Order: sequence, then C-alpha cells, then structure tokens
Amino acid sequence: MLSKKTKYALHALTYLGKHRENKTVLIQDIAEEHGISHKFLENILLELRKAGYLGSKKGKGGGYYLIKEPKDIPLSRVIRLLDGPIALLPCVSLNYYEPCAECKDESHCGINKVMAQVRDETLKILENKTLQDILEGE
Amino acid sequence: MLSKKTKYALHALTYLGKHRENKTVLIQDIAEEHGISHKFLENILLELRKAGYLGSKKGKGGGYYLIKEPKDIPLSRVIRLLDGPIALLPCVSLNYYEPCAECKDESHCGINKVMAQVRDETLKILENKTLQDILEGE
DNA sequence: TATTTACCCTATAAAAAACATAGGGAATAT
DNA sequence: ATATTCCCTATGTTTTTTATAGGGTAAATA
Repeated sequence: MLSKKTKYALHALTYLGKHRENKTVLIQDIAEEHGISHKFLENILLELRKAGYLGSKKGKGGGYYLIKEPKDIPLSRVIRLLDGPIALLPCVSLNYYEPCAECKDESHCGINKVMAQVRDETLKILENKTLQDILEGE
Repeated sequence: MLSKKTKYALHALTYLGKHRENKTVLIQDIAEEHGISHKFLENILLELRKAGYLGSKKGKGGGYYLIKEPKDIPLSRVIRLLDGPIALLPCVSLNYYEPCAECKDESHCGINKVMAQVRDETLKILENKTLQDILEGE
C-alpha cells in the first residue's frame, strides 16, 4: 500500500492540476479541501518542489503551482520519490538496490528472478499512468 | 516492498517445493538454510498451514510439507495472506476495502479510478506468477 | 507408558517506520 | 513596515514490523 505521504501528494498534484489557470494555490487550501494537516502537507509539497514538479512563490499572493505537464508526471515517479522502491524486494530494486541477507546466491535465486519480472511488468503499468489520467477521471 | 514475513514465506515455500520427495521438513532446516529466526519462521509456517498450503506432522519424524501443487500457489495469494492488500490504496482494495478519510466522493475521484486500474493490472501479474515459476528459476 | 521430538498457540518486547507537530527563518506584495 | 506565505530542521507520537519467550499438545519410539 502507498503511504499517506504519497496519497496526499497525489491529491495535492490533482488539486494543482485542476487549478492551473490560477497563478498559485495555497498549502492551506489543499489541506482544507482534503482535511490534511497543513504542516504535514507542507513537507510533502516541499519534496515535490525539490523534485521539479512544482514551483512556488513566497509572500502575499504566493503559493504553489504545477510546472510540469500532467502527462509528464507518471505515478512511478511520485511513488519512488515519496515511498521509495517500486520493486517488491530490495534485491531487484533498480533505484534502491540492496542484497537480501537471507539469500546466499542471488544469481541462482528463483525468487529474485520472478520478482525482477514482476518489477518490470509493474513498472510498465506505473510509468504509463500519469497525473493526466487522474485528472481525466475527476 | 514486501515484509520480511512474506519474503521468508516465499523462501520456505521454495525450500519445501524443492524437498517434496522427502516426507517432511523441519522448521529448523529452513531457518538454518536462510539464517532466519526459528521462532519467527514458525509463526509464518503456521499461517501457511492454516491457509491450506502446508501440512504438518507432530512428534519425532514430524515437520512440514507442501500440500498444494506449486503451480496452484500464486504470488498474489501468499502476499495477501501475509502482507495484506495488493491494491495501492485502501479505497480500491478488493479484500481489505476501507474508504479514504480525505476523499469526499469516491465515485468522482480520479485517483480512485486510476488506482483501480493499477490494481487490476497488478493482480494479473501476481496471479500468473506461481511457486512453480520460482522453482523453475532455482 | 515414559520420554523425546517437534509442531501449536498466545503474549510480550524491541526496533523501525510512518505520521504528525513545532517554531523560527526568509522572501515578497502591499 | 508589516502581514503573508513558503522554507527548513528538529523533535515527538503512534503504528507496524520484527523478533522472542515459554509453556501446551500430539505423535513416534522404545
């Protein structure tokens, strides 16, 4: 399951995607819309900004805004950013690889091989679904 | 990512799948083979037995053994049993459904719709990969 | 039938991760 | 100047995961 962090990030991106004509959106507005803690959401938006999905403006009239096209924001990226690996095991993670302690020989591990296939197929799904798909479903 | 519980369960099932000619296998043997805590593994095997994947025999000469065909043990089942939902959000889980607190109207939520699609496609993958596939990769 | 073996079951504790809050700092509009 | 709003780091709380403990029960064997 996704963490609340990732779930809230998706809600925030969706909200920002729906308000692209406005210049900026306040953290507070998104937080209130979904009943999320302001401060918790703030940390999430910060991460999204650092990752290049959002822009921000300080001071009165400031706020956040989307700087990427919704079609260029795949679920895979958002999940990786906030939740970490998409692979089901560390030993098959492309971005967060770690060997499994209980596995003596990765190259002869059937679990490893199958999980690598699962990873590839799962990635295909999550790379093809984007914020755009979410917005179209609203 | 899968919990260690699920990962160990897969190792145990694999071990039992590779030793089907022997009548039974000791918890201890599996635990030692993979450097897993005996007691932790015991709880996992217990769950697998209750779920109908394993049989057991008490007393001297006892132990565990596989009672299903490897091809009839899909990853989806093992994951659901030990880790819970396969869906990425509670609001699209088939077996562990819960509404999302921050979502006012599920039927008009784009995240919900996309995640339901992701769930369906992910399930296809995990239902088609079985213990048999793991055994063939060893 | 006594003894040993090995699974059965529940409870509890330790560690890690997730979730949330706090509070002052820096930039900007008015 | 001042109010507004994001920026950033640190810390606390809760939940989940991981692991351990210890006695109970059934079966084989002698």
